[in-house]
Amino acid sequence: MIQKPPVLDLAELLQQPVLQVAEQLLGCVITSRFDDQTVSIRLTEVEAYDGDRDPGSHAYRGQTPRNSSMFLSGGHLYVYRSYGIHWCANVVCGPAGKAGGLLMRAGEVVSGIEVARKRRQATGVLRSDRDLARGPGRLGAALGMSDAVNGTWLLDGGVVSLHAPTQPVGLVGISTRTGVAGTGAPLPYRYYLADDPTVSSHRPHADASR
DNA sequence: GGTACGATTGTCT
DNA sequence: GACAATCGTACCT
Repeated sequence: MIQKPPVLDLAELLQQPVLQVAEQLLGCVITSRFDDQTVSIRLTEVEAYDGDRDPGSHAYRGQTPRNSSMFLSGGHLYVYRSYGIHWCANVVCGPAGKAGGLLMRAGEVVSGIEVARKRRQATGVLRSDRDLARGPGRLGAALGMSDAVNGTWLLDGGVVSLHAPTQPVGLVGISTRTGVAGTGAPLPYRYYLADDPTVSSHRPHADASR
């Protein structure tokens, strides 16, 4: 018998707070199309940044030119440059005016693998296909991300687009971050597909306890 | 105008 | 497992 994934209305889902969206973003496919070059990546690891309540978030101290697209409504793309070299991308969540985003930390390239290889080799070291999008900077490179697509709307099949899962996702792992001063208990910020080899093992945030 | 620092990656031990 | 590279952004004087 065939198990079908739940039908997801992304437009509606992405208006919810990040922590309610995070788990459901796993298995979603993000696609970029530049000059007829298409790359699709199935997300296997995401991390939540909860705007003004997360000290680790770029938006913790309010809106700046750099993080302004984080304040757009859910379903937009927030791209930023990390360490001067890497492009990392977030799926913005929540209503307009409230900053929230899910950092796409890792994924599996499901189409356009040749293009992805070329881009990764041009910007860094590629040891194996497993590493094509294992890590936020690498994922951004494979997709060809840059500030040119910062603020893009993801739900109308444009240059960068997001799609609901095409197959059921596996076991979902959740980890908390230490040092995040919430209202009390530590919050689950990082979500990943437990059985997937493309999940980044590097830099466990606080995790390791499972 | 100057400085400190990072939502990372790659290399070395 | 530990550390350096690298440069745009934010914040201070």
